[in-house]
Amino acid sequence: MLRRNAIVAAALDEFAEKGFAAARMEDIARRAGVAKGTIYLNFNDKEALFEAIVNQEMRPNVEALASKVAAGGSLRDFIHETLLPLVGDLARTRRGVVVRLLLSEAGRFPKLAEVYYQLVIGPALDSIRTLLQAKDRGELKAMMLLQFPQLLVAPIPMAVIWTGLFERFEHLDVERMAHAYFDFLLGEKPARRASSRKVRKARDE
Amino acid sequence: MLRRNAIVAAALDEFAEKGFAAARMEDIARRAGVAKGTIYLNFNDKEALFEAIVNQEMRPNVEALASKVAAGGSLRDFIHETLLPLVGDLARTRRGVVVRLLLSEAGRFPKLAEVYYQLVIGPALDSIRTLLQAKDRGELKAMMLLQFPQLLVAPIPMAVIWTGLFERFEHLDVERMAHAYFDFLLGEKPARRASSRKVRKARDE
Amino acid sequence: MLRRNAIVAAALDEFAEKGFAAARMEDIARRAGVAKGTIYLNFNDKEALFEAIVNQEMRPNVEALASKVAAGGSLRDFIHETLLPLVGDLARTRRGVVVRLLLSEAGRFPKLAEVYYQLVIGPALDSIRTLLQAKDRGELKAMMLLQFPQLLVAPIPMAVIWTGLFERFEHLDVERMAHAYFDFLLGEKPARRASSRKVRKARDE
Amino acid sequence: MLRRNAIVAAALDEFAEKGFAAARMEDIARRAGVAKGTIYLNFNDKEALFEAIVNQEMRPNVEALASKVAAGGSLRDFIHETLLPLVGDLARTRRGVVVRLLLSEAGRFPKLAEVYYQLVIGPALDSIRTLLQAKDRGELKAMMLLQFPQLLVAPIPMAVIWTGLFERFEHLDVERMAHAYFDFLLGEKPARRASSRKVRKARDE
DNA sequence: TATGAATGAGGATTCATTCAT
DNA sequence: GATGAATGAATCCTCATTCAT
Repeated sequence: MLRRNAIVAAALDEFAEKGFAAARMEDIARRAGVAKGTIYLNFNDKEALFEAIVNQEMRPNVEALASKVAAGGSLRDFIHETLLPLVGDLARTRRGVVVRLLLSEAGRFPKLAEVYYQLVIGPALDSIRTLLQAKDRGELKAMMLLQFPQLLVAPIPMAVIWTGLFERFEHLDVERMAHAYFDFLLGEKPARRASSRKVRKARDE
Repeated sequence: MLRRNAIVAAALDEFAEKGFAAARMEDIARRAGVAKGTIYLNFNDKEALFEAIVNQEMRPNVEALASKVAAGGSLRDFIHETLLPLVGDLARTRRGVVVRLLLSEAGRFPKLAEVYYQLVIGPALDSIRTLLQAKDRGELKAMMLLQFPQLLVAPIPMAVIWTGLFERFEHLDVERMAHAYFDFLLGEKPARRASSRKVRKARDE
Repeated sequence: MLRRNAIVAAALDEFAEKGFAAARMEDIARRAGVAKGTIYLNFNDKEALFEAIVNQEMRPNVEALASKVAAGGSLRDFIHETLLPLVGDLARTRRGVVVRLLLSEAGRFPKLAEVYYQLVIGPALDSIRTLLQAKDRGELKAMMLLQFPQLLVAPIPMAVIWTGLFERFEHLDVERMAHAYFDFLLGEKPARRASSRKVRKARDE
Repeated sequence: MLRRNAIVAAALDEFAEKGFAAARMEDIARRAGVAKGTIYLNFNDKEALFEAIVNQEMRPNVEALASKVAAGGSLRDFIHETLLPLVGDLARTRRGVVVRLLLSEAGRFPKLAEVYYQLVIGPALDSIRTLLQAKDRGELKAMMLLQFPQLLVAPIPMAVIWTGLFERFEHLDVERMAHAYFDFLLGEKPARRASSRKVRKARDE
């Protein structure tokens, strides 16, 4: 169903630029190269379009995460092979936009927050817990992460938010930030690099 | 000026519940106990109302933060006296709602993101950098935080997002989470406590 | 395009009855037999509707006037074949309403006055001057009209205004008035007729 | 009642600039140097303000006209002493604005047209008829004016309209135009003068 | 009397959704 | 299936009018 995918992609772009309420179905249709009515052949309403975006863009990531955990590696491997790529992915692709979009609109669409929790957050945290219980009992960082596995992924919301809102005022290399964070978590010494701080134009305006 | 504050408070409540676009001026007015037209005696339009919220709710916090840094204590004191209370505050008061609201709508109102950066984020990061440069050169965590001071406050967006979106599905004690995080950053041993994980109703529905 | 014409016609009726500002888009739509939104498929806003009226109702008349002059007849023929019918037309059709409407609203819509001048008034006066310069140099009336060609059409605003505002108080046969005026201009003796003065109801109320 | 007069004057200015519907009571108040509420101490509503303008600005003129006629002079004297000055007056003072305003809004306020007819138009035409019946029976122009006394004042609406709408596109010396017209009516030879036609900027834009 | 803050009816405009073609 | 003209509910904002001070 190429037609359907084109509509979802167009909707994501429009929602990302304007937000859910301010995005116009007509603009989505034009961007997808179809007529307004065609959208309604595939989706009941605007909200259904939103849910389709979440499903289409997030499900693959979560499934990848779950299978990585099921494959059973070390925490270190999990971080390097899964979490770090995920941060880069969110920073560079439209998936990051989906996350921000969700933050924006979840309040208005409670079902959406629930879907996201059931589909993404809950399983992801379960994966993390499983991993930690298997490997790292007793250490300080493991204790912290067992109680609050959310902390393992704390750089993710920070990265998504910074990229979306503040990047144009001050650059932040979110992948290196995540790298530094995970190195610290694992007690490893990071490679020396130049500071990532570069103040941008808007700051001086 | 009481009237004006009542309107801003009502607007915050409505925006928090419905989002910026979906909030109706009439509902804001009713909640504030005034007539529709009265809002327009105080604010040019809906957007001006939004800016007033950001200014009114965020400025005091930032100034407090800056003065704490200016007063010049240790990183540990700063964390305990400023950051930890801030997390609790954001979790329990409407200020957390303001932050989420801002995440939601900043994309649509670029000026708002800029105001927020100039007023809140930029100064806060500067404060953190100042603190770190004065005190903690050379240590691993300091190196990380000097390059990425955002990591010092990484629990904040996580806390705000969790409280706003997922708390009803799974409880997270964000203050204790922050405590655990800061203990780990400072290399201190946390007090033992029961797990904070309590699955809530929505999970079983 | 029928739809569009129906809207313009309905708008003219409503504007004529209520004036520009007081006419409601909803009433125009109802009168045109369409929904409110349909108007906006054809016209950007209320003002565009107004401009469409002027163009649609006035352009044909002006073009007829110009072609009459280009055809090149005598002043007498021009008066009898063009101006006299014009007066009757303005008195009896909606074109008169357009003129009054324009008088009403031109102050508020400077572009409208300009359009009307460029499209109607300027060309009409040019036509009159051309006619006079070709035919009637040297005579008293021609001297007057060459300097002030507006005087040739002085009965027109009078006719339009009377018909629109005072006809219900006192009848005025504007066509015969124009006839008498033009006869006088041309130095011809008018046919005797009964007085056109008939006091109407409102006078006695 | 200086206060009252200031309000009427301010209202005239605002109505003249914006039209009746678009003029804001607040602007009228500000221009008059009073508070909004003060207007309502003197006038029941916006419409009453309009009527006050007509009465205040037009009544003196009409009474002057009537008394001139009662004094009983010749048609020539009437023209020179009353009509010509009236044209100049309407062209240069706010009284011309009142006339245009009336043309604009009379359709919406039928009572206003009636008041104007009863107060101004009817008496003026009666005066003209009285004058003509006493003096000039039998001549061609008199026959025309007896049947259509409106023609005696035909330059007036033309002058008012031109001044208000088209003057900025093409200059017209309305007083000289009236002079030429009345000379022609009276069969007198006008003094030679330069053409009054001067095309203005807007024409070339 | 005079004020101007407050009111709320009113209306232009937008846009999700429908449906005849 | 696909279209896009048509619909009309929804909502922001204005401003004439009121009234407590």
